[in-house]
Amino acid sequence: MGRQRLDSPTLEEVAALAGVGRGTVSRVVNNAAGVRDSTRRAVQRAIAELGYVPNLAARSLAGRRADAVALVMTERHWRLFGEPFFAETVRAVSDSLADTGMQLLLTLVRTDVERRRFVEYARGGRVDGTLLMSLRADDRLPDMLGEAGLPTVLLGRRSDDERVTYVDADNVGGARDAVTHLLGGGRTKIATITGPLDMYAARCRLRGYQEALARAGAESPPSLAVEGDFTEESGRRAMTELIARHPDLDGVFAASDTTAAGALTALRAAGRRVPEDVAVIGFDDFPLAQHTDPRLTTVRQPVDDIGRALVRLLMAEIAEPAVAWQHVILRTELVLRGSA
Amino acid sequence: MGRQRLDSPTLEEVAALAGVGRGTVSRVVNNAAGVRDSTRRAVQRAIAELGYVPNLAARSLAGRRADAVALVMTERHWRLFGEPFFAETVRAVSDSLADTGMQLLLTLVRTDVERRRFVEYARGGRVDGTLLMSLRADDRLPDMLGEAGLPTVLLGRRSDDERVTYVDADNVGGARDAVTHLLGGGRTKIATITGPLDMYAARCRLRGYQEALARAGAESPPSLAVEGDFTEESGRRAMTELIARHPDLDGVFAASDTTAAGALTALRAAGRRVPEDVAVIGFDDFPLAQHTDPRLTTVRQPVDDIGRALVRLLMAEIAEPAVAWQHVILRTELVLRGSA
DNA sequence: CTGAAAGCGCTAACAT
DNA sequence: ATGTTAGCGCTTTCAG
Repeated sequence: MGRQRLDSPTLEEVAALAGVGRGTVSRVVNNAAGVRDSTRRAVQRAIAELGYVPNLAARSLAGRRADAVALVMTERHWRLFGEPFFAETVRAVSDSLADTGMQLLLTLVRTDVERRRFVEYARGGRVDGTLLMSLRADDRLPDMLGEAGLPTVLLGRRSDDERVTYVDADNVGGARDAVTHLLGGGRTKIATITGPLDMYAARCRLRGYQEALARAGAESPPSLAVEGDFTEESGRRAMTELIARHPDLDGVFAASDTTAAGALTALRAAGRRVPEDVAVIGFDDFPLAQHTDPRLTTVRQPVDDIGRALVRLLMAEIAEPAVAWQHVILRTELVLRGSA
Repeated sequence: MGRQRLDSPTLEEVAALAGVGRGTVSRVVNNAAGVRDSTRRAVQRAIAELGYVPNLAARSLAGRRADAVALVMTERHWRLFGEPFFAETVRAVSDSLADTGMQLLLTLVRTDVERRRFVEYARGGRVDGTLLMSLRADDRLPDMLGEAGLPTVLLGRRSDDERVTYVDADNVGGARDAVTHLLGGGRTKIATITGPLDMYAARCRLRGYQEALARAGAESPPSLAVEGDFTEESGRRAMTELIARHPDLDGVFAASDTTAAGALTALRAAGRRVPEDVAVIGFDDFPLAQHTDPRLTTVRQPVDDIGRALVRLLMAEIAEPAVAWQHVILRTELVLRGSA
């Protein structure tokens, strides 16, 4: 059977070799205070000599914690694996978590079987808490975990009325700022390429777009909006469609920067059938090569802050029973780069 | 404290409610044979009533196994996160593993601290085995794990002489086939865009390219090869460079399909400064939108087979001490699609 | 077929 | 400051 080397030394053997009691070794291993320096050194020497490594299962069993948290990716997200936002978020969480000494476990949950299996894994005490990314509105995973009394924090709420602790970017505000900026630049015919509208974040960005236009007294006819799915290809396709419908448009707000990159490609391909200076604004800001296009401005989400907030909230829930839920909404920032 | 709900029912409580002994409940939970049907049903009823979920730490401690395996991504790979090959491989492994009832844990290992921490995690018995993806030649992780007696399987060897069990695609052969195909089509001036040459797979593909040319008695001057890094952007850049150097080239072998897609973009941008029908062949085959270009042919790696082989070998090593190491090389397939 | 009992290796509370 | 002890919840003999 796999697992700890069968002849792996135990705490007891270390204690024997160092000539101390088990408790003392435990204290040294856990960096607890109250051990004379000379004793500590003797124990450390014994640990090194034996190549001792604590058995985590025993530690969990006795200490009632796993020292690990899971970051769950659902099927939906899996398709977006390549999105810079996704990769960056994982990195940010990983960085924040590094300080806490907890292991980060990425977990795929694509089917209902896997969903159930994960809940058993979590309820079984293998993780102290769970981070869930961009769930679909109808995903019950947070509730299953919540009922089991497991600390859970969402990245991105599922709906307006989310009754679980979450961290989210100000999607409505960010989109509004972007479109308001375009309007301020004198543009009048502004289209949008949305994300998949069964995702709350995508709907928020669409709402922000509509609000900005409404505030300016402008119209937002349905023909100016095309649904995409955050991918580059959908951006290309949607842009082509938009150009056909409205050759005179002079601004585009895309729900992601990947989509925006696709839109720019289509725009370039269209050549002079469209105005030279169509401005494009995309959500998220990462070093995509395509960003070199001077027409692209982006709405930056503070990924590091998001990662920090997620970890902070999760640790708080792990530390205390959590009688209430908390929400953290992070401000976005418009990164002007081009002529937009 | 996070972890199992404090009032979580135990095996003992289930036994009490069902009016049986602990052992019997354990047998039922683990689907072991030798329990009368009526007894089994009674236990199951008690389990349902109490909402019992086994404590995994206790199970690990007593049963000496974790029922989980880790798939480790290193920093290098992390940068390639968006690569379809990567995502597809994870999916394939996840699928194969589903049958075994083991949990798949993706783990990030970017720094040496994380490297050491992971080894402690693994040695601590939290996973039964480890799968490592596309390591750099100088990564010691497999050796650290090996010394600890932990079952380890690599996806992609680090060098010609890999002394750890691994699964790999026939990179040399695949590249050779691709280039031979181009030569067979009458092309004579064939360039290559390589992957990062500190990765063994990238070097193999370059070697295959060179071998094919050599066998045909053709030259492969250094100016026909440009180093890329598997990304689309590098493909674009490299292709631009190649066009400048050799406006008359009529074929390109790219080390990844993402790179190939970038090359095609550059080719399109170059317009008629290059021959109309430059053929491009990329490694890997996934439904990238860019593949619609008729000039692109690809070398397909059998991702599902790779996933299956990885899981099979790992399970074998977990089951037995493993006195030897095994290598599995999977054949690639040329997927003709265009004019190549 | 089933119950009882002996640990798995560690933490934490309690002595000393 | 350090040794001792009592479990944590489960699997796995070993009896019966």
